[in-house]
Amino acid sequence: MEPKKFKPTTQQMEDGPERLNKIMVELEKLYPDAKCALVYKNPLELMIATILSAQCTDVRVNIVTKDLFKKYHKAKDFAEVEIGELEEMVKPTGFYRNKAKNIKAACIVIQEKYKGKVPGTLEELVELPGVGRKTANVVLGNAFDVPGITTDTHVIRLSRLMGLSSNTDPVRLEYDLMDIVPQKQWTKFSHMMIYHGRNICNARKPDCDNCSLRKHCSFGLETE
DNA sequence: CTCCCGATAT
DNA sequence: ATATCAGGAG
Repeated sequence: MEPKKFKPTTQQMEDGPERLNKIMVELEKLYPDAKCALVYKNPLELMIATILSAQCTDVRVNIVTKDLFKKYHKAKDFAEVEIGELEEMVKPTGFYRNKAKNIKAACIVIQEKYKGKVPGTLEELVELPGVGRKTANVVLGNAFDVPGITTDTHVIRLSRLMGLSSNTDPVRLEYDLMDIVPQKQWTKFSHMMIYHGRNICNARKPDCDNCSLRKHCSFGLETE
């Protein structure tokens, strides 16, 4: 029988809060100024930018919204927009028919039900067309200072690689992370994970050799 | 589960 | 050519 090669597992590392704490310390060192990368001036612009960010880089969203927010300002403007015109403007972000339709529909609701102001609770936000839990948490965390963990593609991927949770379902993962991350850090944690997911631990080729989280990461240890 | 979908890196 | 990008709805 072949001697088993040593492969560290999540159980063999520091587990639970202790390991997460070390990851948080490293993340804080790497990204002390981590914040929302989307450019916006108010909750409405952030909501729209976040809807546009689905399956699209924030860099491209910011290019599109630069012109978009120059042309339209209030919820009323988007509620009354010519849909074809909006489609053309958001086309580079992909899914442009859905996104244009959702932005217009959401702004109609905001205009009629909320007097033009974006609502500030999770329950109200997720009722808006095109606004799911992730988008709602981005708006709450950055425009309303309500702590929230955004389980986007980066947070899901890194959480799995780091062994922070076995759940890949966004909602279950969100609750798992809320259990182990201090509530005051929820929004910042999301931003730091996203920065790291872009800079080092990207999906195509995670750069473990240059990752200072490697010794606290189940994937990093297993691929040493 | 599938569909929506353009732009870029590999 | 294929995978991926701050997802959401049916």
